[in-house]
Amino acid sequence: MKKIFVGFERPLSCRTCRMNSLCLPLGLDADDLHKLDGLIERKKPLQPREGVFFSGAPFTSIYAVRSGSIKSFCIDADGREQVTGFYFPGEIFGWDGLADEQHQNTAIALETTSICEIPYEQLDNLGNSIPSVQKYVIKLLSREINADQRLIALLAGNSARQKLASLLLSISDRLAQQGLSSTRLWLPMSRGEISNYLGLTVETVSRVLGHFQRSKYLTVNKKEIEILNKQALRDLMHSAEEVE
Amino acid sequence: MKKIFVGFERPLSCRTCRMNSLCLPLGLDADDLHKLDGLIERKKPLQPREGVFFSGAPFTSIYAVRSGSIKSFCIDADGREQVTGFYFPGEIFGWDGLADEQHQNTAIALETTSICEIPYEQLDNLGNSIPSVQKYVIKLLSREINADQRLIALLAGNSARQKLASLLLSISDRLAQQGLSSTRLWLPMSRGEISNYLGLTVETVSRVLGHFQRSKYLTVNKKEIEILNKQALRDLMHSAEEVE
DNA sequence: AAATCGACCTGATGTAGATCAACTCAAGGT
DNA sequence: ACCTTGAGTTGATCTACATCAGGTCGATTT
Repeated sequence: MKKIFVGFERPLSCRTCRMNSLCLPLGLDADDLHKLDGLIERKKPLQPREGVFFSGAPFTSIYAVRSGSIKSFCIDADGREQVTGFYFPGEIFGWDGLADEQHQNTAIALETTSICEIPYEQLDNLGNSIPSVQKYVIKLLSREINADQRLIALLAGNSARQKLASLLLSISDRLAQQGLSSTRLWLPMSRGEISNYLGLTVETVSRVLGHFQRSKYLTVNKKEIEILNKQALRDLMHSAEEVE
Repeated sequence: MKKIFVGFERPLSCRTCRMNSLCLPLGLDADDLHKLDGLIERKKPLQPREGVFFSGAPFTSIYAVRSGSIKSFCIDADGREQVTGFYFPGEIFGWDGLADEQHQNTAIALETTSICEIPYEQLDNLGNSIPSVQKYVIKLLSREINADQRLIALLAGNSARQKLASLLLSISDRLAQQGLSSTRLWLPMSRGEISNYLGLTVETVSRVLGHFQRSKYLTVNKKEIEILNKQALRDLMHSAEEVE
């Protein structure tokens, strides 16, 4: 069981990180950027299923995905797991602990994943002297709100096909933002995790993927998806009726 | 069509506002509080269905409900309305415009409603000199995220009965925080707005309310609800099975 | 290579909630 | 007083998705 990430390129600073324009583009000058660098911990890669933080744990940091992927979930009153989000490279997670100073969700790696840890107290201190830091924190939070509200709209008013189409398009877009292929994608999460996230069952996810494949919208090979007809998936979102 | 709010008690400052402990409890000293007072506009009451802001409009302010209630909603790709939130006295809304500097949602009054408008640019300026202001903004945003994620969990994994029980309990709790009755409540929104919010139909909402009434959990009289057995509603959330 | 296991798929059947349709009731308008 | 309108309720029927029950396949263990 040897490490496979021997040749892994570890950015030494936010300045040279290839996702610096997405992660914390704070408009900082060289000096301030240096300070930011100083507080970010680049952790060693997480193993698949390894946890980042756990529900109930005190909130200390937020995290940026450098490579790999993360799922966050909570356990609701009746003990069932509810997936609340998937996070891909360039995305920031962990805000759920901020309001009450303890995490509501648990976050785990879906695959071998490397993340940057940003201790919140220090970020906050930095924000006291550099208002643009706090402004950017506020912007990130408001983006999370918009994303959550989009998900609420998706869950409340859409069919299984629309939900799945929407998720695939979302993942495609987010990978494209990282300069990765938007048509060939590898789903790091299981069918069970997808179905839970979308409020469906595994069987339904499986059948809908089968249907999409038969309709030539995409091809499915285990966790590999190739999108053949992105427009068809988009059209699915805009009209209740589908052309068979 | 004369004004019915002649005797309406209008707080002259945040200091004397009866919900100051909920609205913006920033831990400000008298001097700072005075500055905050200076930027808050106490608008004249909104008529029922009157809009506060509209989807696509530039983001300028956030708003606090002083009395009455607000619903916010967006129009998704296929033109359907999707309710994203209800807001009661002491609650703050309008964050949805912050990320992209324009509102995603439209917000309208559900009844005669008075609100405070807080121009965001000025709040932001205040935040530059008083870090605790920005910190409180951040706290409010993270609460909104937690609330949204709770709704996501509700929509993804629960039955019609659980959804409705959860909404009623939530409204009850929020009114109780304002010192109002937590058992006798008046729903300012229509059945259609409830059903849309919960991802159900009007008929289902009607039937579930009927069921709750027959089970002696509550009594329904149009928009008036009296909760008779709050524990039964809570139990509904924690177990899939229900005792008939 | 046989057995075990877990993720995924597929078919048959069941059901919660949607849809369709008819009705009641209260509020305005003329 | 009568008509209209819209919100709400209630019943009959339909259907998308859940549930249940076998399956396949590939990875891991023995």
